Order: sequence, then C-alpha cells, then structure tokens
Amino acid sequence: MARYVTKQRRSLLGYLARHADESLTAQQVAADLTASGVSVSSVYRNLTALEAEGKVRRVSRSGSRETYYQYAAAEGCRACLHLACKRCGRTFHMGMPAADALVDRVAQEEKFQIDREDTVIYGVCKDCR
Amino acid sequence: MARYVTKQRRSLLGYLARHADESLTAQQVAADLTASGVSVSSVYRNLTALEAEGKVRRVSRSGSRETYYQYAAAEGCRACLHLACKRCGRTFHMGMPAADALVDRVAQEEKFQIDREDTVIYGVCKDCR
DNA sequence: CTAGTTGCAAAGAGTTTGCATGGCG
DNA sequence: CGCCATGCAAACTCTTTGCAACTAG
Repeated sequence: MARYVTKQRRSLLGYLARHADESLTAQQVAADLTASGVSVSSVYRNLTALEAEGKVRRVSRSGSRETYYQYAAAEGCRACLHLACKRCGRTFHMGMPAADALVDRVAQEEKFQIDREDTVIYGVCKDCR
Repeated sequence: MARYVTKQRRSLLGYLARHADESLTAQQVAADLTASGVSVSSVYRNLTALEAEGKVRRVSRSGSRETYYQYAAAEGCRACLHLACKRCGRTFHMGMPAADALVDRVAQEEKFQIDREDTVIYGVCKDCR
C-alpha cells in the first residue's frame, strides 16, 4: 500500500505520464530514471505497486523477451480495447462503439468473454504503413 | 540450414503436439522433458529454432512474467485470431468469418492493420464461466 | 565424413530481496 | 517519532553460450 508520496514515486508517475502512449520496458524506465536519481530497485518496486493499484498496465509484446509497462492513464481506458503498433510502439485506443461491437460479437459467436483490460491487439498503425 | 531429426527434437515436437491447445512456459516444457532425457539447453535451442520455423508461437500472458510457448499446429492457424482463456490456459481459434470481419472493421474504422499472428485476445472461455 | 546437435557448466540478463538508513506525515 | 520507502549489493531465476563429444544423413 503506497501511502507516502516520495519524490521517486513522483518522478516515476511523471515519467510514465509523459510517455503515456508508449509501452516501455522496466529497463528503459529504470535507465531513464536512474539519471534522475531514482534507484533501480525503487523503479521496480513502484512499478509493481502501481500495477497493483491499477495505474499501470503490464503488457507483453510477442517476439520480445521483456515485459512492457504502460501508463493506464484515463479511466475510460479500462473499458476500451488497445491497439499496439509493432513498428513505433505507440498504443491507440479503439473507439468504444467498435470495441463494444467486437466484444459482443465474440461473446455471441464464440461464447468467449473478452477481457478488455488484458487484451492488446498487435499490428501496424496508419502512420507506420 | 539443414535440420537433423534428433530424438530430442522429436520428443519436443511430440510433447508440444500433445499439449497443442495449451500455452506452456519454457520452464514447464524443460522440466517435463528433462525427465525424458532432454537437456535444458536443447529445449531452449529447439524452442527457439521451432519459433523461427513458425512451428511454435511465442505468446505472453499479461499479468505473468514468463513467456509462453504454444504449438502452432495447423496451417490455417496463421490466418485466424486466437482466444486465450485466462482461467484454464487453453487456446481457441476464432472462426474465420468472425476474424475477417473483425480485422476488416478495425482496418476501416481505426486505420489499424491487425497482425493475426501476434495478436492474442484474452478472456474467459465458455467452459470456465 | 561433415555439419548440425547435444550436454554440461559457466556466463548473462533481468528482477527481487535483506537490511540499515532516510524521509513523509 | 513511527513507519513506509529507498539504496545498495547480494541473491535469484530464467535463458543463452562456449566447447568438446556425438550422431543423423
């Protein structure tokens, strides 16, 4: 339970917010924040804490060995599906109507209940094509 | 690079085929095959080789730190989307019509080109609800 | 016979943890 | 002040690699 607002935690949140639409490895975050005077262990510990709090999401790119972290900014973020570009690494939000339609359709046709929070759809965004 | 059919490779393929609808960590595979006289390094090396050959897919479950491997059996497997149950770990194939519709819709509405091979949709299957 | 493979053990990479110190409330 | 959080380094876990022996073709 993170009760204290330490400067390290603030640094991390600030950093994540500034990279809200990217997915970063713990390594990258640690490397960048170490320069700002935050220890590696603090980065890991806070990342874990924030994930438990739901403020950060842990995604994983296929083909890569590392785990990626991503700021779970907005509230509505939890209700929409995410599209991750394999080229630029940015994340996009799928429009609600489209997302709803998809979830409903799969539920009906495949009898499979999609978990919006955990699902990340990979592909190539319009800018990278 | 010509490939030899060694007993280790055969063991691995057999094992994977027997667990075709599950996703397993390299660890699990290694542990089980070690008992059958296959060394850990061979498991890793063959898993990597098979992934390069496209016979095995590397997926990753959100919330988990490890990488999961899964047998990419059928050919048509490459063209359809995958649904992974978070409860039982099994993988299902999304019917082609539904998958096509989804890919097309996202391409149109979001201008995002989905990569069917890399995308794994998480949720709960009908048996686990 | 030749080149791909294997096992083992040592080396790496990434992440976690114990403990004394430091800082928020 | 009491407690949680931080740093640092050691500990760990998972995966990769060097090398000599081995084997499929």
